[in-house]
Parts: sequence; C-alpha cells; structure tokens
Amino acid sequence: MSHLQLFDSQTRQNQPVKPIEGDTLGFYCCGPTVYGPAHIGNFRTFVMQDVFRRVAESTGLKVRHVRNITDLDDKTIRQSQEQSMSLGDFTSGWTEKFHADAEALNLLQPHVEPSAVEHIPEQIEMIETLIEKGYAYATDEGSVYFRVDSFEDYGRLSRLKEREITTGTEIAKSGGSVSEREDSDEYERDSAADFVLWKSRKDEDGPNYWDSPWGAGRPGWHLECSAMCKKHLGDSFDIHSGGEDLLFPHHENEIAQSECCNGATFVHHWFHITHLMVDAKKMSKSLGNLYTLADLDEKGHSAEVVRYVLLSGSYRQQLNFTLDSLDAAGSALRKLRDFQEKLGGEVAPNAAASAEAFGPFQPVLDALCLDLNTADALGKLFSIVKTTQKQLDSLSDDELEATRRGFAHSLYAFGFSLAATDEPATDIPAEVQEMAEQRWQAKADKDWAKCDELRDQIKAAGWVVKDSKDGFELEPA
RNA sequence: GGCGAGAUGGCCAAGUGGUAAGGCAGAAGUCUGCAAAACUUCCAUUCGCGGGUUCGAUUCCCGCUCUCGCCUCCA
Repeated sequence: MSHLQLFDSQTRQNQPVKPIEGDTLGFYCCGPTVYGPAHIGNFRTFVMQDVFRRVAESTGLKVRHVRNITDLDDKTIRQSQEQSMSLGDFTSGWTEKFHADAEALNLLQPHVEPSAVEHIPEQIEMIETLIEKGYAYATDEGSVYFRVDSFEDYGRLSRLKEREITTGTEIAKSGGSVSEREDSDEYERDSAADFVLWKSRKDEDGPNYWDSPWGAGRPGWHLECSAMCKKHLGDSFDIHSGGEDLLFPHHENEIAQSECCNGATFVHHWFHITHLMVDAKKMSKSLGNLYTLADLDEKGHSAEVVRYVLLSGSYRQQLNFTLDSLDAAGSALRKLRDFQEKLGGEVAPNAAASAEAFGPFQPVLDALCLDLNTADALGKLFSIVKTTQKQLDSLSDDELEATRRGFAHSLYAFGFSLAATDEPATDIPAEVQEMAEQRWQAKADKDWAKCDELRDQIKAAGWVVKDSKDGFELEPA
C-alpha cells in the first residue's frame, strides 16, 4: 500500500495524508466565482484537486469532497446588475458553463457542491457567535467586522509577522502595485486589518440583500467558505485547498472566523496550487493570454490535451503554458492511446482501486503519492509503456491482464479517458473528395502515376490524403 | 522595500552526494507502390556564473547575475 504525502503550506513540509478522525478524509476546495467563463489557470487548480482525490482514492482512502460555488460577491452582483439580470439567473448560467467545462476536463464531481446564497442563515449565525464572543463588532451603518487583533494566531498560515506588511502607499512608493480598494464600505473599521463579515446594503447591490440582526445587507466573501465548511465538513476537518493567491487573506481570514467561532482547529492540512503562467507571463486580459477551454477548443485542442499540459509540471512550480505545449501534449496522448489499442481488451478503472491494482505500473502511483509529482509520474508511465511495448508479444495472459489493469488504473489516477479523438469536422470540398476517390480507384488499379498526380492536386487544394488498409482519410494540410 | 519560487539538451519538464527520467521536436531504419501512422534505434561528459566543503556536487554551503510570482477580496 502506497502512502500519500502532500505538501502542507502551513508547516511547509510534506505531511502524510490520512483522516484525522474516522475513515473519511474531509476535503474542501474553494470553487469558482461564477461571473464569467473559467480560464485554464482556474482549471489548473481544479485539475490538481481532482488528481489529489483520484490518487487518495487509489491508495484506498475515502474522500468527502466539497467544492463550493461562489455566487455571492462583489463581482457576481456587479455583473448581474450591469446585465440587468437577477443574480440567480446570472450565476446559474455561468455555473452550468463551469459544469460543462469540468465534465470536459474529466473532473470528478464533488460529493457536495454548496453555494453561498444557499448558506446565508449559516453565515449570519456565525457572525452572531463571533460578536457574542467578542471577536467581531457592528458599526452604526450596519456592517460587521472581524477584529483581527482579537485573534492572536492571526497570520500563522501566511507568516504575517515575517512579511512585514506594508501599506498601500509604501508599496506604491517602492514601485509595486496595489489593488484598488473599495474603501467606501470599509472606512469605518476600527483597524485597517479588520475585514468585513457583513456588508450593509448599498444601492448598487440592487435587490441583492438579506435581512439580518444588523439590518439589510449581505455576507462578506471570506465568510461563505467558513460557513460551508462548518456545515458540510464540521468544525474541524482534514484538507483545505485553493489557488496560491487565496492563502492570504482569504484563507487567513477563514481560519480566524472559523477558529474563533468554533473553538477548534479549522483545518489540518493546507493544499495550495501555484499559479499558471502563459507565455512566461502572468495571465491577464490586457495581455490577451487568458485562455478558456472554449478558446482552445476553437484552435482544435481538446480538454484532455489541456488537462495533460496542466499535469506536465509539478503543481508547486509555476507552469508555463504555451500553445506549443498543447501540440506536444496531443502527440503524447496519441502515444498512450496507441498503446491502449495494442493492449486490447477492456478494463473499466474505478475509484475503488487498491494500490495493488497498479501492478507493473506501481511506480506511477508511487510518484503520485510523493506530493502529487505528476511530471515524474508521467515519466514513469511512458517508461513502462515503452518497455512493455517491446515485450508485449511474450507476455502471458496473466501478465497482459495485469498490464491492462495497471494501465487503466494509472489513466484513472491522472484522469485521462483517452476517448477516441473527435476529428474536427471540417467540411471537405466536394472536388477534393472527388479527387481523393479517383485516387483511391487509381490505387486499386495500381496506376501509381495517376495516384501521385492526384495526391499532388489534392495537396495543392490544401488537403492531405492518408491511406489505411480499408480506405483513406482527408486532413487539412 | 518585504516575502517566496526558479535558472537542466531546440522546446517542455523530472531527479539525485556517485556521475543526467520522461514527453515533444529532429535524424536513421523497419513497414508501405509513394506517403501517413505505428514500431526500433540515435539524440545533454553536462545541469546560470564564481568560489568552498567532499574521495566525489547538477544535487550541500557562500557570493554573484538573471527571471518570475505574491504583498488585502485574482484559482
């Protein structure tokens, strides 16, 4: 049995992954904010979380996977207002889109997918507790803030003390940039570090407000995750995950809210995924390097190819995404597909796999178990594929079966389905089709000169003929 | 300014105190009427630069150069 180790951002070490209590691992992922299409950077995080779950289950662990939908925050409200849509209609559209993308990427469905608007009462309840215990205060305007000074452990995840927090002005002076802050609803805080738990109603929120003991308003963004964690995984659970940017302040604030409210250690293991770079730069709309699955699909790249690229580097490293890397990934996947065809037979991998099922592919699982080293694991996979291929003919039935099973389980762990590629259905011009058919006839007649001539003509028309035993294929040149 | 990550063959990317995985691309061959695909073989005496420790360093230590990320609501 292989034991899964995962780097923990808080202790900055690999830690064994095992449930603190019982036999099920509580696993919470900060999900997408549904205000637009998710981009491949978002998906790097979700794909890695997916691989984590697949590997954990492959080693025999049970996982309770919770991934929320953030449908209530500044962005969803602003966008829905701008588009004159109800918040619900607006977010459900983008949620559907996210689900479609997730399915295309072969992400396992979380066991629970809670949304923020469905957890308003839970959030209000937490605020009440925090006020009662003296960790939060309401302002005259009807907002509630968390008093950061009241939680002495504040900053332990992000090492706040070591980071010598500077103010926005100082950063600006030193040439750094600092995000715009919406001070309009934050000026009445006792301390600049305090963060909002409840935002009093503002005109621009439109109809999106809820009643509370402090008046109409809505919960602060950080609180939703705390509330959903508490409800679906309890006061204390195993692993909390998200993009590296969430480490501070989002996760720091979650710890503060949850631990002060619940009086228990919030999370035992923090799993943060490093950001994806595109063409060696940070993704941004202004650079035009922010890709969605739809963008890449348009360029003829399947979601599985994207998934492969996202797994080609280690998740704690900045991975540089390029369009070229998609082509390389496509070729690599084709190689795996060919191998699968050569193996023949059918094995349906499933989550109830035991580590033994990997058989000759054990090194793949071992690599994944060491902090999800997907790059190393892919290397192991290809090595084994190569050596197996050479001895394929001399394998006994049992060995062949073990190979099939091990390969299938490896694919499952990576989340590759290797479904037959859907060739882009480009319309073939009738005259090209005609020429190709003539050529096929000429070939049957062994009229090689005519064959070659037609091949050239077809090529001139921008197409390439590829023969197989039973017929030909046309592809854009 | 503070904190952090990194620099490995044409590209991507692992890794280890004992002499560089894997993928892509490229080359040759088998096969094929020719192609394509597939398969086989080849492809870094070398891991940013300069020192040091060591029998031995790409891997440990020191210095330097460069790149990149984060620094309050962006996965």
